[in-house]
Amino acid sequence: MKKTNDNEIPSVYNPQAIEKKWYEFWVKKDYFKAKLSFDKEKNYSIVMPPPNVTGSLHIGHALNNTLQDILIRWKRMEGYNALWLPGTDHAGIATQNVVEREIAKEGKSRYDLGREKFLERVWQWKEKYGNNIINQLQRLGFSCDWSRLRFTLDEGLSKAVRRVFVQLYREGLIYQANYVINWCPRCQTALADLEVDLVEEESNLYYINYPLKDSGETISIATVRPETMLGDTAVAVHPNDPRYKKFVGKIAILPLVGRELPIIEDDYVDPEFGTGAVKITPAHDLNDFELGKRHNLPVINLLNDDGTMNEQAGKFKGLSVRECRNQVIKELKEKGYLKKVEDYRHSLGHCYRCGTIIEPYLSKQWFVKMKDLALPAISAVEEGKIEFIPSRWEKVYYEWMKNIKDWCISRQLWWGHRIPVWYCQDCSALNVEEETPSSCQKCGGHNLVQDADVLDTWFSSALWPFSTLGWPEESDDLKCFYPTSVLVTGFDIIFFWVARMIMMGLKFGGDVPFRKVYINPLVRDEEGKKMSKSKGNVIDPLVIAEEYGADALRMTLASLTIQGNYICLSEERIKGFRNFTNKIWNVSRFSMLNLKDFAPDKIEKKRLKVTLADKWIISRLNRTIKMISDYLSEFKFGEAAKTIYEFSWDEFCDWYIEFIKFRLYQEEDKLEKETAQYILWLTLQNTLKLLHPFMPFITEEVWQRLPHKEESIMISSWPQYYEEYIDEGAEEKMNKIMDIIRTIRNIKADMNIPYSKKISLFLKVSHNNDLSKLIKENSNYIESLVKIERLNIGTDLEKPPYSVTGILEGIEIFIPLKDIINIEEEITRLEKRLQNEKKQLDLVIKKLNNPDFLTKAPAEVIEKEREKAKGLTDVVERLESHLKNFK
RNA sequence: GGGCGGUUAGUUCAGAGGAAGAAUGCUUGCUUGACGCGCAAGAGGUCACUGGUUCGAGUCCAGUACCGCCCA
Repeated sequence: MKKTNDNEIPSVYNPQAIEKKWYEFWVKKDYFKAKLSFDKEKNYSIVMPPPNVTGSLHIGHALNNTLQDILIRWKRMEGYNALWLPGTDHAGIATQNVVEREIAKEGKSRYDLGREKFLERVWQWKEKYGNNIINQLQRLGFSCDWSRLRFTLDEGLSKAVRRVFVQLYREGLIYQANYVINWCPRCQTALADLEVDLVEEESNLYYINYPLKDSGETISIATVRPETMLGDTAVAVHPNDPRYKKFVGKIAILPLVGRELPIIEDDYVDPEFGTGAVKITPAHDLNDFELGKRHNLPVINLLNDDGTMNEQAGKFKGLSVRECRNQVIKELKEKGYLKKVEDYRHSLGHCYRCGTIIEPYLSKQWFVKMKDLALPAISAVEEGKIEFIPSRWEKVYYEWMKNIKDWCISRQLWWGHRIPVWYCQDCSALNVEEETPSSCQKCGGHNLVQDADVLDTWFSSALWPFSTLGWPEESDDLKCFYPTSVLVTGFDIIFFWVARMIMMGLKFGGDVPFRKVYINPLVRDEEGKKMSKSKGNVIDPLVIAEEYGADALRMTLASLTIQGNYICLSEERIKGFRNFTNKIWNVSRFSMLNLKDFAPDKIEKKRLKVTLADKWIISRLNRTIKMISDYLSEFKFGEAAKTIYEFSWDEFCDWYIEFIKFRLYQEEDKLEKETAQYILWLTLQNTLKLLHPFMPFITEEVWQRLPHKEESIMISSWPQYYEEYIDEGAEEKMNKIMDIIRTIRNIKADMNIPYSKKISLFLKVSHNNDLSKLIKENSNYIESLVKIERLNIGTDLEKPPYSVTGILEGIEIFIPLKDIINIEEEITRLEKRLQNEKKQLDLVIKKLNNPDFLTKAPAEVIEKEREKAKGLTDVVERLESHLKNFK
């Protein structure tokens, strides 16, 4: 056993000096590395939600990973073989954007470089900057198994992607289709529905007259997108709309273009909207497209990939959509077709990566059929194979899963998993293969061209829990760690990621990907606003870690983690927890100074002189152990953090340390001192262990400076709860002593007596043997916490003249203050107290006089009320008698 | 339009049937043989509103108001 060896211990904790040192130590010792162990019951695994390679660590990552690290460190200390698998995501659009911006500075576009050269640049960029976020994670102390670091574009993971694609294709669950999808003209790619943010905007509703062929009549339509009229191929009305019965079957003439449009009827039309007649543009509206299919309407695509109008727009060719709209409106107005314009609010889709307005756009894309995949994923949650915490998120999950739509997975990007489909140029057959085919399966020709598109990044993310463990190989990691124990993530990606992992895990992993999903809150600023660079309210976790220490940041985040949707973070709050780390530092400093001559392995436990305060702190410690373990099992991080915070600060520092000082500072009774040292050491050591998952650095630093057995706190064992150490009697007795101390302090503060001013104290105890014995035996606690000149304890004490009185159940406290006491004020003080106690007593008596309460309430509740009444009556009577003596 | 949350101390939030809690801020006192990033004491509440269930309701139920989010 090592012995502490400290000379100069600074009184202010300096995290910068030690955090780096311990992280290197842990890594060097391979503590983070999970073993291969096939005893699955004792394995515990988490896969990290992979941050984007382009990303830099923000406060959301800090929170998400702090919570995972707390779980992992806790489970590891509990003796589990704990794996926390880290990794990064190639983030197709985001990363491609970053590198495109970089080459734009050189005046080039990706097309100038060509696909191959461009991808080389992205890989270079990834090699150079891709580890940034990993280093940043390390700065916060996260105990990931870095030997298993994965990247979504790794060889193995790419293999998994191809295997899944090919199998889904062969089962008919992946198909290619012409469909109206969400097109981002800036990113020049298709997006899934989820990747479009709808934003409500003030807009206009345009009413346009379409003249009927061979008739003086017109039919008015209403639209928010007048420019798309150039691609109209019909006008539709509701079949039951009497206003338009006479028009059905006739032909309308498209203004500005002259195209002949059939007037058709379809249930889809909402007679309440606009005029009840709508223009139909199959290429640029999903509903119009479906309607067009039902009526065999021609489809006219008006747009180029970059969002400009194409030759189908005639003279408007080359204009942007917005410019085209203005031109069309202008011309309609000039020619008298524009009937009216109304203000109108409607939702407009924006690209979730770049914010550009999304255009509905007809194109050929790849889709995943979701319904069949969703059904088992719904059942898995319904049957409890996966549990969401908090459970209300299950409703959100069901809601989406039960209305799921097919998923557009092809992206017109270069950075990502290339779609494993080859088109034969000779026979036009599709070859869908895991390995690049050398010849066409159908005609044997060698003229094969691979699909130019890549897959949605979320497609590979969906495989993350098993692809990272080695699937499709039957790897040992997969056998040991799949299904993973828990997924920790934010609610904003339940649909994007969680739901898809569940579907893919069940389909390909053979089981759910994780047993539990803990949804962590999202971090907001102190006013509850989203943090953003433009608002300037961003809290950078790395800056905070530098200034206050990673531990303070982690403890703050854990403490704020409640089961709500958001947590509000401010620097003030972090300072509060920085103070806490300093408190821990100082109680440790106190302990180091007082444990210099202490060797725990020389202690003979049987001989120790264990006191009431010792039993009390051990009992409290054991309750704390139980509570923290329970809270962590329930993912109640905030409660767990609060519990250890309160135990260590309030009970351990503020009371226990004060209780043992007089024993530590005396030399007459060696055994008494040794006992105090032993309980101090024991309590501190366990407190540090309980704190370790939250604050790994400071706990390691202190651990190493104190006598200790294991070579690191992070591989020491989690404190065990022993029910036999719960001592209700000791807690009750200690509470009594603490009540007396509080009452005396209270009086001194009320009377403006400085702390250091010594007082005489008279404790009159009622004729109760237990109580008077308790106080007599433990008077030194009172003496050491309040400065006392003379202490008198007795059952028949007279109240000294000019005394201030404090009343507790069974105890009267007198402090003679001849020069200070003001009789009037003393009477007021006691009367105020009396009123308070009486009010409470009245409530209790009222309850006890209620026959319904007595017959219907449980016996123990009634007993509690009776006890309460007894205590209050005692206090009230004493107060009354003292007040009488003044009059 | 459909769904899900929320409303408790100045502020941020716990508490989910048996005496209204914490942190922070505020006020007052204090160089206490670990800590002023500290110690001690104090002020601060119609638990949004209206009904209901119950011996007993921040806590359960119904409705109202306001705030937020998700989906269309």
